Amino acid sequence: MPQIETVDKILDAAELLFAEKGFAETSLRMITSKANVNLAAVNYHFGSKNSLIQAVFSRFLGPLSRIMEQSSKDKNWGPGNIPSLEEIVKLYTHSLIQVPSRHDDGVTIFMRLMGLAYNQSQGHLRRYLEKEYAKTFRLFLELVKLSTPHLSTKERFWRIQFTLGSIAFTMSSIQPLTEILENSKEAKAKPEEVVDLLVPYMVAGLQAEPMDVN
Amino acid sequence: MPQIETVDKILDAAELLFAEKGFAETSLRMITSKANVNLAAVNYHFGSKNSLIQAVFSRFLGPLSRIMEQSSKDKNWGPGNIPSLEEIVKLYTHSLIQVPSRHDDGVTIFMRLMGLAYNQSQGHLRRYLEKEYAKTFRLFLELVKLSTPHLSTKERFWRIQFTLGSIAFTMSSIQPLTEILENSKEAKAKPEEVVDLLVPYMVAGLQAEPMDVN
DNA sequence: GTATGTTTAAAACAGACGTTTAGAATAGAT
DNA sequence: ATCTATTCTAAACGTCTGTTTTAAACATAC
Repeated sequence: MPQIETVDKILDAAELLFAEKGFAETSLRMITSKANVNLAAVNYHFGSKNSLIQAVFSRFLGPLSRIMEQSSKDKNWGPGNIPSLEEIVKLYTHSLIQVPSRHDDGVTIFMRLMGLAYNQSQGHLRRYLEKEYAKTFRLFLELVKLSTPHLSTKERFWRIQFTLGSIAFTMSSIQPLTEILENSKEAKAKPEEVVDLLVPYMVAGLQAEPMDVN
Repeated sequence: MPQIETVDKILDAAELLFAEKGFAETSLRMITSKANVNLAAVNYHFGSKNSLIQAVFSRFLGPLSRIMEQSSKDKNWGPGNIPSLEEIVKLYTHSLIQVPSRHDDGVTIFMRLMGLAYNQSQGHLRRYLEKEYAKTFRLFLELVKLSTPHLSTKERFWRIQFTLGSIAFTMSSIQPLTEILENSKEAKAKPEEVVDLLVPYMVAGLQAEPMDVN
């Protein structure tokens, strides 16, 4: 058995446990026992728990950012060929689905992880993600900018955050939230269905007219 | 010095630290040393760390739910007096601001805590909040239903989830996001400002026309 | 077959955690 | 002033944490 299997077994187990419990709440012993490898293997292969966390993200984000950049290059969008918001959103959601995953519900797990990455105070992770994938994120910002010229920079930036929040939050809490509400039977939906429901919501929110508040 | 001061000192310190670091990442020793009380005081007054977490929420949610229910009662909304979505949203945001807080930035801290409550896997906390404040949440659902009759139950259900996601996610990551934004000062915004930016986004998303997707 | 470098294994490490205990200090009531 | 109940303190508890160490097992090359 080559060593690569151990590495991937650890990553698989860590991915699931992190998504389920969070980073601080998941111990290396949980991971290694779920992965059926020795405890010391994590520190041997990854160096530290923090590095393992980063590796979990890289395994998904690497392919994802490549797919996103490639497929947006294919579209040849630009100032002379302005895409609609809907086209942009669909490009990215389709990219997400294209990333090969080792789990049945890979996209959901990954979205949950991204949500956690934002608000579990893992400073090292945030620094790492920003350094590695700033380029991909900027590209998305540029595209949205093209198709929402009526928004100020500030307004546009925060609406994108709101949108990311909708996605991350929804994907990460489909199960607990369906339990809370009474009409859960009528409202039940598969993840793909939820994504479809998300599109009009996101598009409308992103291109709404700014409002005077008081 | 009466004992009640110790209880509040603990709650004050815990509130700040939980909001800053998360629940699992904040130890009782951090809390008691910040509050200048003995370590054992937490277990003496609250029983356990989990109970302390719940107490932090109750101190804010108790008054908030009373204010919300009262002020929506004052409006006399109902089938014969249907509010607009904007009115509903503003009622709730204004209720938030009315809650007295012991910190300068009480609302921000509380929103951050609510965001954490959703996506840190604190099962006990979710169960507690659901049990205590389900009534207030149901009231909000009913109001939204009144003002969005064109949506199917499913569509409305999920859009409310998206909206909650926007809020929870955004509020719980304002600080990390502003850190990322250090270089782009154009997009920087104070928490109150972010809330104002949220309103049109939420309203537009909630009342968007359903879309045929493919 | 022996040597070399890599991977696994079991055990131990020091430190931090939440919680408990026993006793001292304090308060209010009689 | 004494009793009683409440609150505080210091120390210790056992458990779990991430990490390191030691040696054994393994593969590959000469």
